[in-house]
Amino acid sequence: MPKMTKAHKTVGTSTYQRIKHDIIFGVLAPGEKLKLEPLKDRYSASLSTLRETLNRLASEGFVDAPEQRGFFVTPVSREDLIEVSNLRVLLECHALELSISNGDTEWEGNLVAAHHKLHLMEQRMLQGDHSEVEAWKRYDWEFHLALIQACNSRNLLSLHALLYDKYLRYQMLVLTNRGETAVREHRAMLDAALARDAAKASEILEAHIRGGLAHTLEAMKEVA
Amino acid sequence: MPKMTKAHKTVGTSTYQRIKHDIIFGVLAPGEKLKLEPLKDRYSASLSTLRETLNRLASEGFVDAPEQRGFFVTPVSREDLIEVSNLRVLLECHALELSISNGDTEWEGNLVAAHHKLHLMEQRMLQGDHSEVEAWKRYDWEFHLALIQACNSRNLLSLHALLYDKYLRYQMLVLTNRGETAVREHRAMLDAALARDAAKASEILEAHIRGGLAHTLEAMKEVA
DNA sequence: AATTATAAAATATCAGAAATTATTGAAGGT
DNA sequence: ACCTTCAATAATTTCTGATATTTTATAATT
Repeated sequence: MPKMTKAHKTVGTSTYQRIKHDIIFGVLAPGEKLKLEPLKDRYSASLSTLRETLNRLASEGFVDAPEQRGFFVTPVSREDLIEVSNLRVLLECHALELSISNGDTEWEGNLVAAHHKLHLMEQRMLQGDHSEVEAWKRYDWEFHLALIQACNSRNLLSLHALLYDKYLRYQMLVLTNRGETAVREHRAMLDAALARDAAKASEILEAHIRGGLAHTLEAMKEVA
Repeated sequence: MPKMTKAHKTVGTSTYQRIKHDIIFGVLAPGEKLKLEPLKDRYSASLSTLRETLNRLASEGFVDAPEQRGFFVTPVSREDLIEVSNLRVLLECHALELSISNGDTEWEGNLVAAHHKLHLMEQRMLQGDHSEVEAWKRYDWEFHLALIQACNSRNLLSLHALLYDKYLRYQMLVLTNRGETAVREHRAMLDAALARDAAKASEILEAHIRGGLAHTLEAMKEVA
């Protein structure tokens, strides 16, 4: 029974995804003014559709929409990155602990699979193949999601998704990674999760996120 | 130096606020279909403006927007209420602890003032004057906000605001309150905060939220 | 340099209409 | 009764174009 995938997306959700993607991956730079006319051509969508999209992104915090002055890509700052990281630690560690105590066999299976796919991609990255950063990050996301999938709270999962994306934008901004350290942490989290050691898994996760934060902050000195 | 208040709100933000208010206070019932034509008259806004508004509310979770099938007020459920409450505990307790350790004199002043105003309103409620539920809830919000105001994280404050509103919708749904218990808890939180006893304040806050949850869940048996 | 006046650009809002999709209800078959 | 099919209707999605208002850019004046 394969999962039904909606064949026909609407123009609205498709432009939403594209613009969000372009913000996260830096195609649209932090602080950049999003003038409506140019965007119309770029994303081949009408003014109304664009405004709907930008309003959605504004409410998620990817776009700034000061009253009567149009739309801007939300700027970045060290303080914001720190806040986002702290919140990600708070939510993701909490979700992880819940997930580890709730997870069933199905969950373990998905987790192992997600880690395997991530690990394959990590090997390629370590060997210097930087051609698929986006795919790599997608596998990273899927692994982190698989870890907390069994937390049993849709609300928690959706807040976490938001924070993951905001955190990701900063990583993409500095385009640097922690190589083998992160790989080891992923492996250690997998092991701790399968061993149902919530405290240990949570501890590693916190170090994992804070390590990425420190790394990104360091690299940001040269950028912003 | 009075705080500058934007004199002319745009039609967009005004309808946004009105619809959000109507969802939280049950004027628009959970699950209700939000047909665009009727809404146009009701809120005197154009179709485009309405769609922008509903998209914003959808991304915050107050509105459901299934692809190609229009808009609905997000339904309520016991599970959702439990999730929202748990998240509110997680975020608000965390913010409270940060706030207590960061708060300065200014913060203490605002806190005392907020509690005083809330308490006046609580007296009226206890005496059976139920004519100003909305004002009462605004003071409740302002007190809880004042408690965590010094947490030093805009991101945390904005996530908390979202959860407070979702929690509030459930309270308004069952229209019941815990009377003197809640009053005592507010007072105890104020005292613990001023005494800089973060652990105690956090403990009371958790009991405060979980108490409200239990109360609302009980009342929901009869409603939903 | 700072301020003010003027022009240009951009936004916010609306109405109307075409295209697409969902819903309804009737008709017919099992 | 129950389910399917099909057409009619309703609603949503999307686009265009027009207008009023506001912001931003430019020029002129003190």
